[in-house]
Amino acid sequence: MSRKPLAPDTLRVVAQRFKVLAEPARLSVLDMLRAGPLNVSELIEATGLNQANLSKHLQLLHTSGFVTRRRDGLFVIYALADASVFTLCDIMCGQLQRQATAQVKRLRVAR
Amino acid sequence: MSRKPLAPDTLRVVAQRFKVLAEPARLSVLDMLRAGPLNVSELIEATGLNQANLSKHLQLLHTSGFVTRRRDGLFVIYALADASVFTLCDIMCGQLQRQATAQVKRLRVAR
DNA sequence: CATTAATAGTGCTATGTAGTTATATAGGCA
DNA sequence: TGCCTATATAACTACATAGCACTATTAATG
Repeated sequence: MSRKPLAPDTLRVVAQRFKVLAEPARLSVLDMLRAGPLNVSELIEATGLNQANLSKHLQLLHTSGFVTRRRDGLFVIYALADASVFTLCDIMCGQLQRQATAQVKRLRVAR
Repeated sequence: MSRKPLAPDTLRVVAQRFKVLAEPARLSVLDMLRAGPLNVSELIEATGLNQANLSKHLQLLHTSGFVTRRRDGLFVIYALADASVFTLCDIMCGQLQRQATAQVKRLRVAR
């Protein structure tokens, strides 16, 4: 064991990917796509974001490889490229839960 | 299946946690702590960050629950609170790898 | 208590980016 | 062709925060 430190470049790339997910609006888009592919108009309605703003988030999600894009006539249909995003969220939520229960324990001990 | 959309509050909390990890400097700190607990002076040397800057990152990592802190005489010793951080990074790297190989395939098909 | 060392906090500047409005592009149809 | 709808892009404002220099705090030691 005792692996080498990660290279600065690696840190930057990984951090960049975390940053893409570090935005409620983008998480919301991914969450909506969980049920299946949607076009932009449907995503506007589902997320409540306005068109231009949503479009920018979609560009970023697409160039980062989190979603795929397919044109169908007038519409552009987006879909999840990688379901492992939700594994990430689940781990985050798991951490939160562990921290919460730990805090409850501490409070109990305190009195 | 077909779960309900995540609540806006949940999205915000999860996004906030991703944001903490969306910084090469903080990932570097966590990476260094992987081998074991370190005090601040050791972390300065290990990461190359200056003292004030590192201190701010440590505060954030601590209040977010990613690291624990313990005073030992003159020194303050930080340690990983939750090794699952690295599961997150591994998944991210896995995604990157899948995307890279997919791209290679596409290039092969193209010619 | 004074001094020194380790760490934390404060105030600042610079940079990045989310959201908005306005405009441009692209596909379908008369 | 010209018009309509869906989506993308550009230009802008507002805000968050990384990094830096400086000061403040806390703890050991003489």
